[in-house]
Amino acid sequence: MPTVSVENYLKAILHLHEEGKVQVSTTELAGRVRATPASTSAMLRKLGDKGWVIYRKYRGVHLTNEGRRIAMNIFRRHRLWECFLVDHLGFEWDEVHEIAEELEHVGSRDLTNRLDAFLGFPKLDPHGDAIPGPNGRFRSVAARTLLSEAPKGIELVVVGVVDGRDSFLRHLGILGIALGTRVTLETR
Amino acid sequence: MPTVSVENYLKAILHLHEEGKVQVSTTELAGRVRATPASTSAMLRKLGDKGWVIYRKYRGVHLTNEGRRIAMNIFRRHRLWECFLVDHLGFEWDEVHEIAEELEHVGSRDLTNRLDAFLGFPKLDPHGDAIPGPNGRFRSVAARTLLSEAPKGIELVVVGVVDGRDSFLRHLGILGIALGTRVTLETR
DNA sequence: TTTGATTTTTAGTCTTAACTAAAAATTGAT
DNA sequence: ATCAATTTTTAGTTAAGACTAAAAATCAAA
Repeated sequence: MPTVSVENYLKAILHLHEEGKVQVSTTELAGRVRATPASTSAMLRKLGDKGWVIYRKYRGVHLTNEGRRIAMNIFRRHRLWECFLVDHLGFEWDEVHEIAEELEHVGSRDLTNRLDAFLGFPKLDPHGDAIPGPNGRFRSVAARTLLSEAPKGIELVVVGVVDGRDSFLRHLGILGIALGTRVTLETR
Repeated sequence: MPTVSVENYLKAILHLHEEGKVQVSTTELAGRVRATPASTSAMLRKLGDKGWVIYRKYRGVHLTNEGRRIAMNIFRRHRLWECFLVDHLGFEWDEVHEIAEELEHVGSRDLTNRLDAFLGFPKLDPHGDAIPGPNGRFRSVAARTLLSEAPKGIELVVVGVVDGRDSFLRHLGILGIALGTRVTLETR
């Protein structure tokens, strides 16, 4: 069972992956976990030994499947608790992050799954971020949604455009986006 | 802000006080926190330095007002979470202790008070133990209740008996219990 | 009241996870 | 391709909190 500190490193690496970084540098990760690069370097060796990241000196890290599974579960717990805090305890969406940072480390499977059910299996947290399911993967979003209202972090398939002007379609073309293209929303 | 470990020691000392021990011995406390007497001895010096216990070598410890306040707040959080787990997540009363042991260390005042409100300001947890209020003291129980149904940990005033037989009244007399006597239920 | 058993404390070690300072590797600009 | 700047790792400390083994204090029984 990972310690709180280890969970925070894995979570931060996943966050950076979600932001598009395939490899995560020691210094950038250090910034995220508010530790020095030296401390981070030491931690990365341990995470590698545990099989949670692939780490090669001076080359950065990325999560293994197992590491990703653990980190996705922390995302899950964090986001479920944020739903609870806002929907049932009356917090504002911008007040809940720090409290959820603590609650997310309570690891009981049973607790998480029951909380999920209590909340009605929400797909999105109060910030609009996707909530992973119990399998540690993002749930699919079946319904058609505007990109402006779509959740972050889920792979989406482009099925149409609202703005049909040539200039916009050309713009999409340059970005490599056409009908059927798979995209993932990173930031709004 | 006390660490999780410190909170667990303070909580255990309060538990022993509630069981009638005015002074708590190192070895008994060690048993409760599942540590060795040696580790406990070291911790007690630290708790004394912080002003949370009065500790004299070889003489045992007891909580200061400040230490009691902290420990009562842990009781409060633990018991409120147990209510939540049973009443809203559908756990059985005998499944919730370990999970509450983790949740109780999330210290946000705001979280605790909002949870309390969400639950409808319960007086008792699922085990029948009294839930301290936000001031860190047990709430009074105004209504008249049978001792067999009364909460543990609250000071009660004897206002009558159901069984009026002489033998039973004599038995109460030996225990030093008469009308008006203040008693606290420790175990059932 | 002395002695033997029990309790408690001290001394010394270990692990985790942080830190600083210094060394080493990588990168980028000429 | 070299050298300076940047990044990263290593080396050595620190603090919290656990442990064992041994010493010291207290307690209890004859």
